[in-house]
Amino acid sequence: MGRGRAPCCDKTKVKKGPWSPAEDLRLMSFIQRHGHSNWRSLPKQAGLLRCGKSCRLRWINYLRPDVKRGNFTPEEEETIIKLHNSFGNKWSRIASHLPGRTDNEIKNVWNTNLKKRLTRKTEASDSPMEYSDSPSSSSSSITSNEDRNMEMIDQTVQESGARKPNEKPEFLKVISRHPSDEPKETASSDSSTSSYASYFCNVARPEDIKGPTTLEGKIEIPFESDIDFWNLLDTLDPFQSTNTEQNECENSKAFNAVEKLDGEDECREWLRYLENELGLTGGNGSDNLQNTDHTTSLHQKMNFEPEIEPGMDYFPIWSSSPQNFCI
DNA sequence: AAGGGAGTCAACCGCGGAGGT
DNA sequence: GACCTCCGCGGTTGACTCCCT
Repeated sequence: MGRGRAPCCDKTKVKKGPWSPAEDLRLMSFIQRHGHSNWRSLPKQAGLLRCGKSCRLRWINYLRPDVKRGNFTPEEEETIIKLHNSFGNKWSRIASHLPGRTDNEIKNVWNTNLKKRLTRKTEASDSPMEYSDSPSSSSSSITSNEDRNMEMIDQTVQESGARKPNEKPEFLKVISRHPSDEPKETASSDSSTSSYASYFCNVARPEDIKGPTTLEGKIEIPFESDIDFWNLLDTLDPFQSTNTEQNECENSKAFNAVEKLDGEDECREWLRYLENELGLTGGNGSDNLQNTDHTTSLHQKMNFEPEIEPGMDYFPIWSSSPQNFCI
């Protein structure tokens, strides 16, 4: 392979950085309808100005329906410690033992939390553990490490109970949390997208919900509205398989033209709808938008100073009602 | 109130492996 | 076997928030 690696995509024509809500919706909608047999061609087919790898990453780490959000439980942390002791930095392998958890998430938890915790433990101990970052050389060492693992786990449980979680806006805690999870310890810088994405993927999807869902009794999300939303998504198919490149180009032009005219107002409408769906407004969205912490945070978290860059984002466009939703 | 350091995490980058031609 | 494409993985980065001074 002496020619060097060809770039996976034209770096000058793809958008980088955080995903916008519209991009997420577009990706979710496309994958729901067409699957993801070819990541490389997916962005083009879906009308996304993203690298295929970026789409894949976003899907796997965030948008996938079965991805589990929220704090790692002590049991999960225990598992990670054990598996890391066995496999080393084989995050995907570790992730395969933790349903719903992604390798990226596990890697982050390890690097930012567990690793330091174990280091502290090691330093504080009179008889330092022989723990190392490298994988054990034989399977027998897994067994021999069991006791030490359990010791670490005890420490882990104790510390996790003692830690005071950083407060996250209440609504973000609710909608970003898997129902069985503990509250998220910290708010992510990009938790805007994580929140609503999890809302769609973990809460709102009809196949995931057997009836009205109550999360800690705080928000009751009507099943029907979610079905409506997903049915609505189902009706959206601006990317028919017969689409030609030219058609896609025309679609993009049309989207851009519309969003230039209406981007900000329509974004507000869309956000209001989202908040109504989440039960965060009492019918008059605008009042609550300014008076509650969580909705203020929602605006902040969603980067709600719409930055409409020509040819970049395709914000969802609401007309007078959600039924006129289009991307 | 302002500033800086620490912590967190989503996203990017580059590499290697698998599979096809 | 050489070359190519695509996917997946692991390391790293950068943006953001929180907390302390």
